[in-house]
Amino acid sequence: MAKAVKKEQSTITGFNIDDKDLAILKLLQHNARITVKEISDKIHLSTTPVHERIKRMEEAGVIKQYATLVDHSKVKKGLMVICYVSLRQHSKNAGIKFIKLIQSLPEITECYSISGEFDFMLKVMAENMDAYYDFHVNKLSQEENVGHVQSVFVMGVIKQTHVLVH
Amino acid sequence: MAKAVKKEQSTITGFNIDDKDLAILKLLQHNARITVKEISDKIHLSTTPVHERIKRMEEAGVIKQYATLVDHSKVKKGLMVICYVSLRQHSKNAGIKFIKLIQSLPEITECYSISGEFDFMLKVMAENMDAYYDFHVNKLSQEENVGHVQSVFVMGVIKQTHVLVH
DNA sequence: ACTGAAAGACACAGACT
DNA sequence: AGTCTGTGTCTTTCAGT
Repeated sequence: MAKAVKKEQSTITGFNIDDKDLAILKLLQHNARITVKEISDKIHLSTTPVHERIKRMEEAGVIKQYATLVDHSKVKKGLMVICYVSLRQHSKNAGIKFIKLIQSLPEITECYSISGEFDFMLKVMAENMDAYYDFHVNKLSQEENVGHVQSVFVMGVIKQTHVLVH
Repeated sequence: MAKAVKKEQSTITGFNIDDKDLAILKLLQHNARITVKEISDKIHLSTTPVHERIKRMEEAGVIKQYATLVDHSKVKKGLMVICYVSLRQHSKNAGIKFIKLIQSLPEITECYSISGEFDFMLKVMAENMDAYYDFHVNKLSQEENVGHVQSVFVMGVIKQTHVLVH
C-alpha cells in the first residue's frame, strides 16, 4: 500500500519547517530574548522540543541571527540615504573589488544587486549631510570603477520590520 | 566656581550613552541572546550594572527591539522587490489612508518617504513573481490614490546588516 | 555607579513513553 | 516526537562600599 500523503511543509532546502516551527519563529521574530519556557507555555509544548527545534533551525540557517535593533537617531546616525551605483566595468574581478569595498564601509548597511539602469542599490546611514558628503566623495567615488552615483534621501520612515513569518 | 566640562557623550535625546553602553550595544547587536553574565565578563563589570544599563537603554528607546532574523529564502519569501510609488493626491488624509494600507500589507517590510520623483520607496518580500504580481495589481494598485508604481527587482543580496554601533 | 551575595527561574541533558 | 525530572547556570534584587 502506498504511503500516505505528507503534511504540508516548507521543503525548499531539504529542511522541513512545520507549523510548530513557524509558531516558534513568530514569537522569536518579535522578541529574540523571549525564554524557551515562555515559548513552550504559549505553544503548549514542554521546553525540550522547543529547545531542540530552535537549535535545529539555527543549524539549518533558517534562523540567521538574533539581532538587537538600535534607534539610529539615538546613536548619531540621523541620516538615511538610498544610493544607486553603476559600475564602469563589469568583469568578475572588478565586481569582486567593488563588493569588498562595500563590505569594508560601515556606513553601508545594505547592498543589493538590482535590475534597471543602475547595478547596485545601497542603504547608507550617516550622522548628517557632511558625513554623507564625505562618504560619497572620499569613500565611494574614490573607487575608480564606480561610474554614476545617484542619492535619494529618506525623509521619513513609515514602516520598518523584518517579520517574514505571519 | 563653574562646573567642569562634561565627558563626551551622545546627548541627542537627553539620554547619555557612554562608552560602556556602546560596548554593551556592540555585543547585543551581533547576538541578542547573549547572556548578561557573558557581557559583564567581556566588558569587565559585574552583572548588576550591565543589567541596569540594558534596562535603561530599553526604556529610553535606544534599544528598539530584540529581533530574530529569518532567512527569507527558507520561509517562502524568495523574491525581494524595491517598489516606488507616487501618489495622485498629497493631502493629509490621503497620506494617512496610504500609510494605513502600507501598515496592513505584510508583504511590505519597509517603507520610506523619499526625495525625488516618487513619494515612497517600499521593500516588498514575496514568494515568487506570481505572488508579487498579485500584490502589485490586487493590493497596492487597488488603492485609488496610488499613481505611478515602478518595480526594481533584487537579483542578489551583497550586504545586509543592522549594525550601527562600531 | 559599582561589587558581592543569594533566591528563584531557566537552560539543557538524560531517562523514559 | 514528546513529557518529566534533575543539575548547573543565569537573572534579578538587595545590602553594602
